[in-house]
Amino acid sequence: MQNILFDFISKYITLTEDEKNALLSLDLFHSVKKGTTLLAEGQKSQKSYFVLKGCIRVYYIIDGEEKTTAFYTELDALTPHCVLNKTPSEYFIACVEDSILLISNSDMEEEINSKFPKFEIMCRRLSEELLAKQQIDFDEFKTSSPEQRYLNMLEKRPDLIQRVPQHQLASYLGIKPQSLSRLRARILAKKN
Amino acid sequence: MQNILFDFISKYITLTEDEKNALLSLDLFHSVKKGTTLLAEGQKSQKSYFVLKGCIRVYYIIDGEEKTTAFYTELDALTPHCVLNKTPSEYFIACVEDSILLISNSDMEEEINSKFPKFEIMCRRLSEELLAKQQIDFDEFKTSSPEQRYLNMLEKRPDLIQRVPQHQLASYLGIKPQSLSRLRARILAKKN
DNA sequence: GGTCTTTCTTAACTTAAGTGAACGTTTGGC
DNA sequence: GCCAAACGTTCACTTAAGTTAAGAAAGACC
Repeated sequence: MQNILFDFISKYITLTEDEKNALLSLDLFHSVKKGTTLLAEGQKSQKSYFVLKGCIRVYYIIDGEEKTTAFYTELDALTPHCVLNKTPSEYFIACVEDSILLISNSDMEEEINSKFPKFEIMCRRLSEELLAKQQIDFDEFKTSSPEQRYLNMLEKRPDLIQRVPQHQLASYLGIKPQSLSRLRARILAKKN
Repeated sequence: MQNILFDFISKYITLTEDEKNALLSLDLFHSVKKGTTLLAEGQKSQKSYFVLKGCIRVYYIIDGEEKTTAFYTELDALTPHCVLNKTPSEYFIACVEDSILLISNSDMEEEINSKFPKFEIMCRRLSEELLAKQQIDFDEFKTSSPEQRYLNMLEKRPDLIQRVPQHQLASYLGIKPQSLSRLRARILAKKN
């Protein structure tokens, strides 16, 4: 599990043994059971998440309805909005599957960053990369129809369709569960 | 114009006079005429943009049609995807209005960042903030209808509706120009 | 100032998503 | 293994967006 982390980090910076040990001494690794709520609407939190194994999701409750807007799976990192602007959270974060997560809090990060300026560099590169990636995702979303989005997901994140309930996928695609059902039937009919 | 820049930076880090002068010596300020293409599809580029005054937009050409996905106005920063992953650009960037931009290239940034580690910190904070902000925007987009998105924009970026052509706004809202026209008529009818 | 082009609106028609409800299936808890 | 709840699919109906086309309005260029 630790190697997964270090392999990931090595894409951005090179760590010495000392630095690796400093990281490991922080007790970041956590097992979380499916269904666990990691963050609730209205809560304040300082915690950031990194998925080593499993899947977590972000969802809102709007007019009593759950709207899932994001899934984070292996090697995805998530710093909730509320951590950065220190306001109560507007959304929930929950575990979709039994997962192994790295959970850090901002104090920790400040400390590590000031001790090892290298981490600062990694964080910049990582968030720049994520920002750019998300921009592309957002662009694709804006420029395509629900059906295209679904087909696109089939190509790019086929695992999600297996591991996540349909009604959560639906709001992720910006539509209602019934529409996703119909859309899937439509695609099947076209194939034949 | 320079004060606008320094005021912006001061939200993230505190600069010494030396550092300010180092920045100014880089010749970052540029006037760009309306309609100018800053980046074209297929091009490779190292340039990042920061809008001091005016407006620039990102658009794709898909099946011969322009699809505008983002607008950047005063104090918005944009590092194109192609700069980060060193691939040819998938989109265009053009000037919507006569604008004053800061244009930097990645070499410059590397140099400044290594000379003044403070900048590294600013960049991290800035991109983390932008990432979080964009996540919220994306979430809002996914969880609302075109009509809600338009009303939302009326509240949060009313300036855009004035300064940007409707057909560009339409794709920004994820719909066709005709639908935007109709939707506006519908909203007007409801008011009375 | 007049012309050409781009942009915006309107309309009729098509297609797909939203809504409300019913029903069969799966899942989880006891 | 049984029951209740959650989930997925289907259907009929409503609403809104996509499409195609036409014409009015606004801007750009000479």
